[in-house]
Amino acid sequence: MKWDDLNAQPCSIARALAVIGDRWTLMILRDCFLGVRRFEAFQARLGISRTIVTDRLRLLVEEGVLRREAYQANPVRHEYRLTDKGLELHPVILAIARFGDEHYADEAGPPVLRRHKGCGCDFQPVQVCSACGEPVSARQVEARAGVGFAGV
Amino acid sequence: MKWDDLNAQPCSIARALAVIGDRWTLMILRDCFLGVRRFEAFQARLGISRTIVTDRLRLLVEEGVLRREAYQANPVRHEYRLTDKGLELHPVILAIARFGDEHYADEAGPPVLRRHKGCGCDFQPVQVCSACGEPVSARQVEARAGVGFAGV
DNA sequence: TTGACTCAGTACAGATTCAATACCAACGTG
DNA sequence: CACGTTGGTATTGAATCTGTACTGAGTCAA
Repeated sequence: MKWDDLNAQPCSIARALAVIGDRWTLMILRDCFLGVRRFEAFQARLGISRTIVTDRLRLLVEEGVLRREAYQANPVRHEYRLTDKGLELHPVILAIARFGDEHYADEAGPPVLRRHKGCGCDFQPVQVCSACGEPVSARQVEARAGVGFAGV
Repeated sequence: MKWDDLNAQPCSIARALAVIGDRWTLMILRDCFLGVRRFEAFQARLGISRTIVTDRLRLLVEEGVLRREAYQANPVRHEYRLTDKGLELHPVILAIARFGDEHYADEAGPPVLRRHKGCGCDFQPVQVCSACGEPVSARQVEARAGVGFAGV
């Protein structure tokens, strides 16, 4: 399979990864959630070539994850902001951050803390079942073909 | 920045992505959570070159996400199974699947359903705050430097 | 005991993608 | 009018990915 065929797979994970599964795309999204919006900022923070930044931002805009908006005229300059669709990627970023915190943090503790404004506490995300509200672990989940299934 | 420098970043997301951020690694992990264990099965399901399968499986074993175990002798054959560390990636896969379900599912519905054995219902994952138990949305989260912070 | 088959890889060459560097363009400032 | 800022393109050598073929150890069937 080529990378470009992923989005044709009858698998939500494959289709999502066709958009965000790229090496640098998730790093760019991480920065988006930290408030970074400008081309130069992405490029400087990640230290990657401008070509890649251009390309990934364009892809994310095409996919509706980011939107490109002018923030000044003369000369016209654009910034990249998360759309509502983009905001829905927050759980993905948070889940990755948690895994990283637990397995790759320095002894001193994780480098970034996240505070829940609702309760004012630093927190880690917990995944619960949408039906019963109980935390879900891998072994308690049984995957099976759904209506949209067509192979794989 | 080169890809190999990611794990030196003071960012849990960067470090986690150094392991799982690869194009195919997350697809392999998806299959692991669906019960796939053998080299040939990964290769056939993904349709990618054997070189890549070999390489990614080796990396995941090195990182302690999978373990390579003999399941028969004469000839000795190995299978790849998720370790406890690997199981902790389940929230990541689930979060990606949810995003895919919401934005890229066919009209008929998502291709894969997941049932929570605890309550017997098909579910979607919901992320809640570990402190207060309320659902967390992107806008309610404030990130700031923690103890392990050192730049970026 | 020969030949076909399975599983788990390696080897290698060609295609693709990435990265670094330089450059372009529009405008404001001094 | 030179220079700085922002947001890109163009180009080219390096790294990575892909497809194909091959190895090797063992089983099975005739």
